[in-house]
Amino acid sequence: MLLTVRPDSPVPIYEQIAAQVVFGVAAGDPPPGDLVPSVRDLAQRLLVNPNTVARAYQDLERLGVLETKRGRGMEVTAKAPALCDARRREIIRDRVRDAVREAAASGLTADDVQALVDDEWAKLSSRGRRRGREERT
Amino acid sequence: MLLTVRPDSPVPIYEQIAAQVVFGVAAGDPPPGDLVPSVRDLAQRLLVNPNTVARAYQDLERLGVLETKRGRGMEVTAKAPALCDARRREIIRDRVRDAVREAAASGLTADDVQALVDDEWAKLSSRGRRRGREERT
DNA sequence: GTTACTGTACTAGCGATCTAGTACACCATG
DNA sequence: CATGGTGTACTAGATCGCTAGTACAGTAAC
Repeated sequence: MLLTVRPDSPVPIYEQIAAQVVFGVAAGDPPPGDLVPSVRDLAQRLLVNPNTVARAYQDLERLGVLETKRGRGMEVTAKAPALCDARRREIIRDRVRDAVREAAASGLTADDVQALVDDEWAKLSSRGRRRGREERT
Repeated sequence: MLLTVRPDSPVPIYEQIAAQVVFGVAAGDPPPGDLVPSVRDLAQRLLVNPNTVARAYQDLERLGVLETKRGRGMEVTAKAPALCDARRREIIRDRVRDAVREAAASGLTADDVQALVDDEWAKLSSRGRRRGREERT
């Protein structure tokens, strides 16, 4: 489980951590039943405060992705993969909704939006082929 | 030119103002050559500080949408409608890009995204018919 | 029981951002 | 020129969110 954070990013560190854990769990990297890295361990690796990691984990616990095993650590729940997958879909749906709303308010048609999506999709995949899945924020 | 702001919204007041002016200008409401409401006038109507309105106007001036006519007010430029339209398209494109990125990272196909867009579009237009163009943030 | 690990609660400080207050510079109008 | 309108610069206050420090509570292993 490889994690990285950008302290200078506008998106808070704890969100970056949580998002990456969700991403990983959805992909099955820390499988259900496994423990995620301890807050102190991960904090040391990422050079952040343990509480920052703890906050990310708490959010994930609230989502039902992690479960506290006091004295042992935090465990990936059985339903976590499904939850993480659903969570990602929800995020995507929100983004799509934002775009559609804005487009509709500007008088664009459904076809216009479709064209935009196709366009961005093409750009993304061509770029992806060149340099891999790189994300900038 | 009807403007409203939500002081309790997470999006800053000056951005709300600027966005609404852009929206209006794109629709031709304050046509090129016309003056937008003075900062004090608008501030009084919206119950905010004149400087807050001024900041919105400054952003718009930076975009080339408004032009300062000292002693008279701020005027909508000739190229403003085109700019505002382009600006809105840019915003839409950004939203679409966000959605596409997220979707691609989750392993969705182009068809999946298309289905999502159609779905949200249908929801939006049906709701639009029921209660008009209502936006929540 | 002791030790070493786990997560957690509370507090504090730092930093950024938005908003407001005040005073100033400029122009049109009479 | 005087007045009342315009935008603007500067400063200050207030708020909010993130991060870190510290101390505490619980569990596992020896």
